[in-house]
Amino acid sequence: MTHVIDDLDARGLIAHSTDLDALRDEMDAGPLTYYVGFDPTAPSLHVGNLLQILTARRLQLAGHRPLLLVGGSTGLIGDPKQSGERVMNSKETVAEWVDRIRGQVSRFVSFEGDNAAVLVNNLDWTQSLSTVDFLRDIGKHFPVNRMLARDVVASRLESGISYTEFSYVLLQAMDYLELHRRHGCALQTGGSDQWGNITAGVELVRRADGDRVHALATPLITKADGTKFGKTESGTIWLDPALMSPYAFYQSWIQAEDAKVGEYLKQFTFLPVDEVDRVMAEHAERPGARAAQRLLASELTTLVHGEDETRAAELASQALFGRGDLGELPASTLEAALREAGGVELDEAPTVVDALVAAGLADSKSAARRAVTEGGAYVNNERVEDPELSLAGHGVGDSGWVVLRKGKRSVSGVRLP
RNA sequence: GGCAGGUUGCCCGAGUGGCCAAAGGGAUCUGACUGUAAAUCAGACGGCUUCGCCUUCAGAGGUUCGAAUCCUCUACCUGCCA
Repeated sequence: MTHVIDDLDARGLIAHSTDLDALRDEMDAGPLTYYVGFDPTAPSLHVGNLLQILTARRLQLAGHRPLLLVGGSTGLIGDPKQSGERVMNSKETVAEWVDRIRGQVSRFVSFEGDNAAVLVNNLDWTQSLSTVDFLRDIGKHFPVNRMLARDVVASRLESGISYTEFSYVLLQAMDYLELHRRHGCALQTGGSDQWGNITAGVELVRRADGDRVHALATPLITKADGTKFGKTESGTIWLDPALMSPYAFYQSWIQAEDAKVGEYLKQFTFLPVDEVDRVMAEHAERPGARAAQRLLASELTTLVHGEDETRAAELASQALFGRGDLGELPASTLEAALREAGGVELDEAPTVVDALVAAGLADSKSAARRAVTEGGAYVNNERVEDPELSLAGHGVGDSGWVVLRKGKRSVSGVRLP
């Protein structure tokens, strides 16, 4: 049986760590309580957060006990980021997001057994905390000169940083101390962008209670060109189906780059590392088959949206990207596929340009017209030349649905009256 | 408080009265090649009732036949001096 630390390492999930041998010894001595936190900065978690949840799940599967923290108070303050001061959200909004995120996070860990997960909210120990106590008990352990030296803070000194954001690290460090005292928490995990906050917590626990606790950080997930994965121009890859359909979610994985698909399989799925290696060996033989991408998309969509949604997304993808004749698809399959892909019903037969806009494939009529002019617009897989062509009578079979495609991989549709 | 400079399209950044919807780069999109991959090459890249028209160069007002470019005020930012 592979040690969970070796497994994490083999998957490329350890970017930074405190003393790994000491951590290993503690893990071997018995179940370890650890925590990972999520700040409610949006109504849903995204793939970056997913990596953290999955890492937490791996540790739980190895017998350790997860504390999942939702930042009801830290979400009100805002972690300082390079680009500048965050917009502060209202307390009502943050409270609503806390609820939604709590629900999302809960689906990935087990609440059964000896090492059942526990949900915690840092609002519980901050809302009644007095300012004076906070400054005496927590603030005293934070030398400002060292806080100023932190990378994010240093980079913000020119552009400006509010006292609110400057103080963020104290709250997160205090979370670790509280969880250490309340639950015996001895490990915090998170993304590498959180490393500074995490180690601040480790240090606070040492200073305040004299205990040595641990930290692990996962690397930033990137695309082949080095930019951040999951935040494309077209938007963030969300976990909430209301923000990103399961079909779109599936598609964003199936488009993974060859150079990265192996890493993603190791980092985002529970497939054993040697099985991933085997799949990648096959993929190297026949990359055109895209077997690795299909596996990745299928595994992830199942994890996040379940088997039924995965099946629907797969069928839709096969129907819309298959080589076959659209007319040979059962009408129900075509309809389901186009609805999955974001197709819309219209009151009257539109022109190609209007249909592209209505189906969400173009931002404006100019953009739609441009797509046609550039030879990038297709109706039922046939390239169209005339932007003003009416789609009346172009429905596939008797379905009334017209398949629209822009470029290579953006497919949608409209249903004629 | 005084002096000087700055604010340009998604981002960076040219442009000091007409040739400016505005150079160049990045991002993005499309085509060719392919495999819903990458790289490469080419094109596009404010909007619309698209061979023309409309709205943009921090905001408001003004000069002029004509302004992103000149003047006035306002807001914000940056240096230098107090």
